[in-house]
Amino acid sequence: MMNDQNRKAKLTKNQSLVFEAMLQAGQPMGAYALLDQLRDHGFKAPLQIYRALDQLAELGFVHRLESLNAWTPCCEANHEAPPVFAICDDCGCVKEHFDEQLAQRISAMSKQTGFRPNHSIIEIHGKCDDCGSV
Amino acid sequence: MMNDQNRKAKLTKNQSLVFEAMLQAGQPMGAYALLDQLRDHGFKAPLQIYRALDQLAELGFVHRLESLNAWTPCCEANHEAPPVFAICDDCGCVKEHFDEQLAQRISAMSKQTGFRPNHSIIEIHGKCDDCGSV
DNA sequence: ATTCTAATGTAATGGTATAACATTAATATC
DNA sequence: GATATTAATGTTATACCATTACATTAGAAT
Repeated sequence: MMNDQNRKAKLTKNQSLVFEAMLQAGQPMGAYALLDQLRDHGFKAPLQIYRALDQLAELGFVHRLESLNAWTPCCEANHEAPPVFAICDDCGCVKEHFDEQLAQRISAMSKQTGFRPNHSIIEIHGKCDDCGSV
Repeated sequence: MMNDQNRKAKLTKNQSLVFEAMLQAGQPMGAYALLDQLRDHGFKAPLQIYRALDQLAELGFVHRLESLNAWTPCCEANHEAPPVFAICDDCGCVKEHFDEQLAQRISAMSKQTGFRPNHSIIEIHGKCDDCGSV
């Protein structure tokens, strides 16, 4: 199994630029926000961002947050279980979790109904620990 | 507790029109598809649809499917547990499920991290029983 | 070197959602 | 019933998100 450094080294220029911009941001970013960040590096069109994002998602470096129309770096290089995102509607922070039992429940539900799951989207909105006490 | 008929009777004209169009469709619909369906009834602008949808969602008549940018009628009038949507990427059908254990897992994860959940989005993409055998 | 495939550049367009402001309908209170 | 208040609606314009289509360049394979 390749380690993270090697995996990162294999990224193309555009993919690297987009991924690094996302890491620096420290919070989910939309494609157009990324485009604005990267204009200095020669990016000019949304499609350049979207292509890099699609490839990064394919490689497991990033996830798309459907309920935010935004993207966030993956917390680890490789995982099988579907990620669970806790999204704070106050401060915008996002934490990625994994829960084996939860994954099992989805499998169980699917089996019961004959559904064959392929990709799971689990996004929990609420308030994070820092914002929740207000 | 008010029954479904009474709840429906309280809907405004626009809300009723949008909801009935959704029921008739039998599958998730986007706001602009609804607008096209309802032009004959005097609808002219997206905002008329979006307002009705927001109100219907607030009242629990419909759910938004974040990963489809679409909307679907709620399978029952009232429920507390977060809905789990099984979305067939082949035929487009959507089934709404409830799973108490799954809801509990989300609560448990949240407690561990101090997160206070407010609204859960769970959408499973794959193939339904009819399409899966291919 | 040549071929093939993946990645990139660029312009145009399509699809989704909301802001801002004016108006009308429904409800509550006196 | 007249008035005040709030909720719903109508309309225009605009913002935001994503993809199609086509041309070009870079990398990998043989």
